[in-house]
Amino acid sequence: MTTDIADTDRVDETGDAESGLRAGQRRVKQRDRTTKTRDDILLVAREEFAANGLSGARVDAIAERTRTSKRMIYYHFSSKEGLYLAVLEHAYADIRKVEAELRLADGDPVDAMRRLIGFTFDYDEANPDFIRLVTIENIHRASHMRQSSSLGRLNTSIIDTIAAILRRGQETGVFRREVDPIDLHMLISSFCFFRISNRHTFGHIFGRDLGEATMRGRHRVLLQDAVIALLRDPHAAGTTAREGA
Amino acid sequence: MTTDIADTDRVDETGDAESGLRAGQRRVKQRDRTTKTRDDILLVAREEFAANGLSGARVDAIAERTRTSKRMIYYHFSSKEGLYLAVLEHAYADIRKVEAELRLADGDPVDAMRRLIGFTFDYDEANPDFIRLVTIENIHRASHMRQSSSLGRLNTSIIDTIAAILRRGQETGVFRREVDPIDLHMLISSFCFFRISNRHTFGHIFGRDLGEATMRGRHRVLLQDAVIALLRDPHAAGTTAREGA
DNA sequence: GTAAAAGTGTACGAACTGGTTCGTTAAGTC
DNA sequence: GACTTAACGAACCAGTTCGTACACTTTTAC
Repeated sequence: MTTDIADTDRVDETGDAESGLRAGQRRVKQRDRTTKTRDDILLVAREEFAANGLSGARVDAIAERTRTSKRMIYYHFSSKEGLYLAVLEHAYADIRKVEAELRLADGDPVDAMRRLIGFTFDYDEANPDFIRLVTIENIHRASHMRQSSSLGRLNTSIIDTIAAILRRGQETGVFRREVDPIDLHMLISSFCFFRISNRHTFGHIFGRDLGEATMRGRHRVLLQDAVIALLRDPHAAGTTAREGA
Repeated sequence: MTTDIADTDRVDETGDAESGLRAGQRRVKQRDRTTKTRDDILLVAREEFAANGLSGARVDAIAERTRTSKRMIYYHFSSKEGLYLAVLEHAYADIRKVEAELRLADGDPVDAMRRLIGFTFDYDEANPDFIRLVTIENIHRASHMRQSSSLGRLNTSIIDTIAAILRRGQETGVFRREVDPIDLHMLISSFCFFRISNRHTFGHIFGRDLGEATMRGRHRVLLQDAVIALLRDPHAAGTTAREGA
C-alpha cells in the first residue's frame, strides 16, 4: 500500500533508450496525466479527511469534488484507508522537505533558536490541515502510520538542526543547560501544535480567539522567550525546589 | 439537552414533605437506580467515544457493553450526539472540580508554580480519555460544546490560581516578567496535553515510548524548569534578538 | 495493425447504523 | 385495587456507505 508520492518532477526512470523518443514523450505525458489525477484526488481527500476524520469522511463526497469518479479512487488507492494513508504520507513528506531546507548552521545560537521556533510556529499556523491529520492519526493510535514504510523514522533532520544549535550554544557558553534535542523539539512543537489543534475548545472556554493576529505574535515571542530562558537558565535541572505533592 | 451530572449524592430537591416517608425512600431508591443506569451508560460511552471518535463510535457497541439496552440510551440521552455531549460535560465537570480543589495560596511562589504544573501534568497523564475527548471535540470545531449551557466559561478557577501565584511572585520579586495567566496556562497545558494526545505519532516517528516512567519524570521537570526560567527571566519580553525571518 | 494493459463511468448491492415502534414490567399515587 | 407514569427489551426500518461488476475507451508495445 506504499504509494509513491511527490514524484511529480521525477520524469523518467525505466530505461527509455530502447523505445523511440515519441513513444517516450507520450508515456511521460500519460504519466503526468495520471499523476495529476492522483494529486487531484489527494488534495480533495486531504481536506475531507482533515475536516471529518477517517470514519467521518465520505468517499462519495471526495469523489464528487474531484474531477474524476469514485471508481478512480479505488483504482488508484484500493480502499478508503489506502487513500487516507496516502494523504498522510503526502502531508508528512511535505513538512520533512521544508524542515530539511532549514539553514540555521551559522550565526548567533540564540538567534538561530528563535528562528527555528518561529519556523515551527509559522508552519503549524499555515497548515491547520496537517495538524488535523496528525490529530486524527493519533486518535487511531498511529495504526496506519505504522503500516507505512515511507513514514519510518527518517524524520530527524529537524532534530539534527536543534542538536547543532544546542551544541554551538553550549560551546559559546550562552546555553548553560543540557537538554535532549527531541525533548526540546517536543516542548516547541507542543505549544505550536496546541494553538491550532485545541483552538476551538480552548478558545471557547477562555473566551479567546486564538486566530487573532496580536495574540499570535505574543504567543510566538512567549514561546521563544521561554525556550531561550530555559536554555540559559543557570539553575541546574530540577534542583530548585523539592516538590511535596 | 442539558443533563444533570454528578448529582449522585444530591438526594432530594422536589419537596417530599407532602408524601409519606416510605414513599420518599422508595423514590430516592428509584432515583438512585436511574442515576446508576445513566452513569453506567456514560462510563461505557466515554470509553467508546474516546476510543473511536464521534462518528467512529457505535451506539450498538456501547449498548452491548452496558448492563442495559440501546433503547435506554435513547431514552435517557435522546440521540447519539446527546450522549456524546453528556459524556463531554461529565468529563469537564470532573476536571473543574479537581482544579477548584487546588490550594496553592500560600508558600513560596516558585514552589506553588511547580506544584501547579505538576498537577496539570499528572492529571493529563492519568486521564487519557479526557484528552482524547477534548481532541475529538476539536476535530468537530467545538460545535457540541457551544450548544451546551453547562460548558460555558465558568472554568476560570485554575486561571485565578495561576494569577494569584504570579502576583505573589511579582510582589516577592522572584518573577520579574509579566505574563498573561491564560497564556501561561496554555503553555503549561499544551505540553502536558501533547505528551498524551500525540503520544502515538510522535513516539513512532522519533522512536520513543512516551509512556516510559523515566521520560515522564524528565519531562515533568523540564516543563517546570522552563516555566520558572521564563518567569524569572531578567531579559525583557522579546527584546533579546530581532528576528530576520 | 493489433493485442495487451491501463484508465474510466455507471449503476448497483450487501452490510451497517442510527433511531423507532410496539409492547411489557415495575413503581408510585389515590 | 385501579390508574398513571417511568423504565425497559426485542425486533425492526429506512437511509447511508463502502466497495464492485460490467462495459467501454484510450494508451502502450511490438
